[in-house]
Amino acid sequence: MPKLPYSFYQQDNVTDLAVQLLGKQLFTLVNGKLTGGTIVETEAYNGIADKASHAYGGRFTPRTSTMYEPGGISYVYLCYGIHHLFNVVTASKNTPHAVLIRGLMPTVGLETMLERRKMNSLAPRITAGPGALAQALAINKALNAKDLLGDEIWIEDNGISFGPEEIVASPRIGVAYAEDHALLPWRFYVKGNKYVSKPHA
DNA sequence: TCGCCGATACTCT
DNA sequence: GAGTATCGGCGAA
Repeated sequence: MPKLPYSFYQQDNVTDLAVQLLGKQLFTLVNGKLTGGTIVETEAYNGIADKASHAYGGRFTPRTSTMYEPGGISYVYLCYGIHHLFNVVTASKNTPHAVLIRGLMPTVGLETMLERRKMNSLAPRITAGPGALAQALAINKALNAKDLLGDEIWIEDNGISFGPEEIVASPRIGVAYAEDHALLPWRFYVKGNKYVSKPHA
C-alpha cells in the first residue's frame, strides 16, 4: 500500500486533514516488530490561533519546535508525566498545525500490542485513547520528529474512507482551559466504533 | 456499565 | 514550583 505523500500532509486546512486521516493505516516498526491499524479518531490543532495548541500565540520552545517543521513528520510528547501522545505535523514550515491521533482499530501485530499493554485478551481499550495507542505501538520520545515516509513510523492509504454520515464532529477532549476554543468541534471519530476513546455517541 | 479520583515526571515560568 | 491534548482501578447500581 502507498504511503501518504508530503503533499497530503502539507495541506493548509487542518480540520479537513483530520477528517481525511480517518480510515488511513498507521504503522510502527520498532525492535523488528510491526504493529498498526486503522485510524478511527483524530483531533485538529490549529497552530498559533488555537488556544488549546502548544503553539498558541506563536509559542516556540524546545518541545514545540517540532510543530514548526514542514508537514509530514511526527510530534510525540509526554502528557501527565505518564502518557506519550502521537501527533502528525501538518501544513508548511513555520505553520505549527498538528493532528492528534486518538483512536486506532488494531489490525497488525496483535500479539505484540497485547504484550506491550500487559493485557491477556483483546479488549477495545488496547488502542482506544491517545496514550493507550501510543503504548501499543511503542511510540515514545525516540519517535519524535520522525519522517512519516521513513521506515520506523508511517501512514498508508489502502482506499478505506468513511462517508460523512459515519463521521461525527464533537468538542475536543481535555482542553477545558482553552476557554472559547474548548467548544470548537474539532474532534472527529467514526460513529459507533469500539476503538474510539471515552465519550461515545 | 458508569463515574469518580489519584498516579507520575516532564516542560516552561 | 505549577500545570498538564490521560489511563485504569475501584465502588455503586
